[in-house]
Amino acid sequence: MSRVAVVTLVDLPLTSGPRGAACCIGDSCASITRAAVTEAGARDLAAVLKALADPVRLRLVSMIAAHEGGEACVCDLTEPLGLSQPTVSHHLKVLLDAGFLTRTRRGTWAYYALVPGSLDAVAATLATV
Amino acid sequence: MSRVAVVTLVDLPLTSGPRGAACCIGDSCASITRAAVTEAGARDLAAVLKALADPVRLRLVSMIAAHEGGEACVCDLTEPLGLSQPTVSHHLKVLLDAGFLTRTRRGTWAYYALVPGSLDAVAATLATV
DNA sequence: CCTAGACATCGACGCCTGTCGATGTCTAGG
DNA sequence: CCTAGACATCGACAGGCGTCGATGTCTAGG
Repeated sequence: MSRVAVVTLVDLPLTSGPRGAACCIGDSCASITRAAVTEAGARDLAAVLKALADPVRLRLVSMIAAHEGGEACVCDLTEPLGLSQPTVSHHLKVLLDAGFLTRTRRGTWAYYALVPGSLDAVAATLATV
Repeated sequence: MSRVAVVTLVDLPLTSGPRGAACCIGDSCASITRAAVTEAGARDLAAVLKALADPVRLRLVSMIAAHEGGEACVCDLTEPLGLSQPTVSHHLKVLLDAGFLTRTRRGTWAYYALVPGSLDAVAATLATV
């Protein structure tokens, strides 16, 4: 864990690893078209998508981006979601580790902000298969 | 269940429902920027993303799209993935119900093909928050 | 130093999900 | 009709995940 997906998120649209190494072991695939995604690439993209595949976390990203100044503290997010403070902190940590949010402590409060272009990077990667 | 997400998938990028109805119940939100995503919209998008947030299913989509003719049967996909036939059929059903694949029976075999533009629709919706 | 408040972490509970073997269903071919 | 094969479905199991209350940690202010 511990926020290793941030690098992965940046590397994803750049198509780092070699592709098409695990498909068509038999002789049925003529490989006329393009190659398939790598097993490791699929695992990394799935990990990033899994962080977003939750209604609460999608609303969190949206609410933070729509909030004043593009940032919000936990106390601003607990009441609209109708969830407890530990639950909101848990979801924020998942988004933080996935590289979608940043955390800034100012005084007693912790302000979360959306990483610019992180959603677009995932969307671009998703469109390439 | 039973493939209701197909309509949702098409409706998602069209921004059908009303937005910004559930955010900022208190008085802390000045609503200077745009409104947040709806609770129902987040639930639908999360359901579609959850179907993609799996390494095996991402590889399935990629392998089917890269296969000859843009379609593949179950027997072509079992061996490269190293999974049992029921498991592969299970993942294909998840992608089918989410609206990413179509199934066509020809003789004994069932051919799965990628729905054109389905991935791009999700990517476009994801980029809009 | 002590209190109050915001947030993170922990432990526990119930639910969902990925996986498999076993079995059912359907088609092609004798 | 009967067999063989491809695929779907079922039941069961282990592991992961979302949620909460309780507790720990840190900062601001007396």
